[in-house]
Amino acid sequence: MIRIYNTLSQDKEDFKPLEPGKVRMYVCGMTVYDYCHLGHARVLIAFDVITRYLRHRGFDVTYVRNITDIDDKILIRANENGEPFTALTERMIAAMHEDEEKLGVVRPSHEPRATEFIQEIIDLIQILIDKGYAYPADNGDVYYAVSEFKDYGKLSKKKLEDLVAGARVDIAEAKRSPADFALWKGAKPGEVSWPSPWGDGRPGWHIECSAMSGGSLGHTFDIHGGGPDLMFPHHENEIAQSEAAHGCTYVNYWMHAGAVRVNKEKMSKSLGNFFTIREILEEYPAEVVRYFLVSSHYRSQVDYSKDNLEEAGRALTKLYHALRGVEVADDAPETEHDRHFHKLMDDDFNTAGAIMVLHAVASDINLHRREGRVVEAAQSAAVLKRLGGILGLLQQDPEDYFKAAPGKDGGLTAEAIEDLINQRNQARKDRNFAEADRIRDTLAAQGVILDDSREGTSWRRG
RNA sequence: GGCGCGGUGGCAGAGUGGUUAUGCAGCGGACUGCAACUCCGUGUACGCCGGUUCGAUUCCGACCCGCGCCUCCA
Repeated sequence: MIRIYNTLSQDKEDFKPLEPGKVRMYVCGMTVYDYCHLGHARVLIAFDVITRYLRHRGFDVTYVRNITDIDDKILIRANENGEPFTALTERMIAAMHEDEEKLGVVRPSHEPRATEFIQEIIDLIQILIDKGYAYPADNGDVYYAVSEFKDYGKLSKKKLEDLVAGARVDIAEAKRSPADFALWKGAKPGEVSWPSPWGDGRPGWHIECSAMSGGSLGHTFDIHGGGPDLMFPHHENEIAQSEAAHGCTYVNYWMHAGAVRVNKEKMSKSLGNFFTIREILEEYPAEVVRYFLVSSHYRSQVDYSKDNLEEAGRALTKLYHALRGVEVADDAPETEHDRHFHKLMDDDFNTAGAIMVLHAVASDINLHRREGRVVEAAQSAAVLKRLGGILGLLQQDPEDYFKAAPGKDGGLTAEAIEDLINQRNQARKDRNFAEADRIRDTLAAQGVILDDSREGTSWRRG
């Protein structure tokens, strides 16, 4: 039985999908006005691992992750760039797909875009107005009347009184209550807009997710995920919209990833410590970034720092070392390691524990090799690749991993390195160790580390 | 101020009512021409104070500290 921590109950619960063997999952995706940053990577990878594991456990997973391709930030940025907003969003969507691919994130089953769901959004708003949960204001906006929804605050554990008391006075006084939020935003002159019963305008942020999730997965579905800062108000508002409109439970399991910090500080643009995925990938291999993120639990806060990334790199290198030069069996029977791995992952996707198992399997491989047990080594290698694959790790050819470390390329080509290694091995054969060591030092200065073994000398960048 | 989360060994990071997390770093040994890799061994731990218990890092309460959300944000 898989157990999942549910933000709604603030507790781990047995996972029982609506339909046995099937999982319907929705995750809030990107607003595509800029490149994806590390926080996005965290959510992307967390739910990628969750999807992979559920599929590994035999579930048929429908994974929907939306794209917000119309909102204020997009319009502002497009305006600054002097380009149509669609040119901006298309470019950022393409960049996002590139980033995901590098990080080994499997594409979702569907990626609905807000602009493709305008009619559904309008229909949903109309239902909310008809049922008395929403009202058109005289400024062309339509607002959700939060006080009409009795369960408001059940996800984020906030009380409406506190929210209203603590709210800033909104300049848009068209709202009946400061806690009300926009479902539809009336267009200003010259702005991109769609026609609606309330005049030309565009959807508010929260309504698009209710429309896209309901439209893709049904009015009730199993898992809804997203970043930690989406819990309030975004997810709270989604619940208010969907449950008021459809009269049924919106989502059974709410999952939220932990925050990413940078050098123990909140990651923010004002602090200048905001990293995009592509910036990070210039310095670290994508798989190292992935290992770093997967090596702590998805709900815990992680701290991005040079030291932490380098440590992740060393740990991953250790695993690839076990795989290097070893034959991998086509298949291997289920082992104690598989069972341990499942036990940990069944318990709210404990990837940190699961990585411990990977290291245990790597130790087995190393031991088998040392003792000359070729068949056992190949079997263990198959287990390591199998379990690593569930986490999206260790699927590269080890040689590729070792020989291509971004940011650490000393400028030497593989050919040049191998040439020097041949010279060194000749010197060793001649017992000219001074010369051999000089060559090794030269390579080390270029970031190339040599590993001698019975089979010969291999190298890596590190 | 309101709501929520967390404090584990030098660092990162799991877990458990009484028995080794794991990784990195350190130390000793094996291997090696010497290293690296690998293997064997090894030390430092559960914020503070009470309570429950035969026994708590692990359950309960208070306290201290850190963090997140409450405004666009993954």
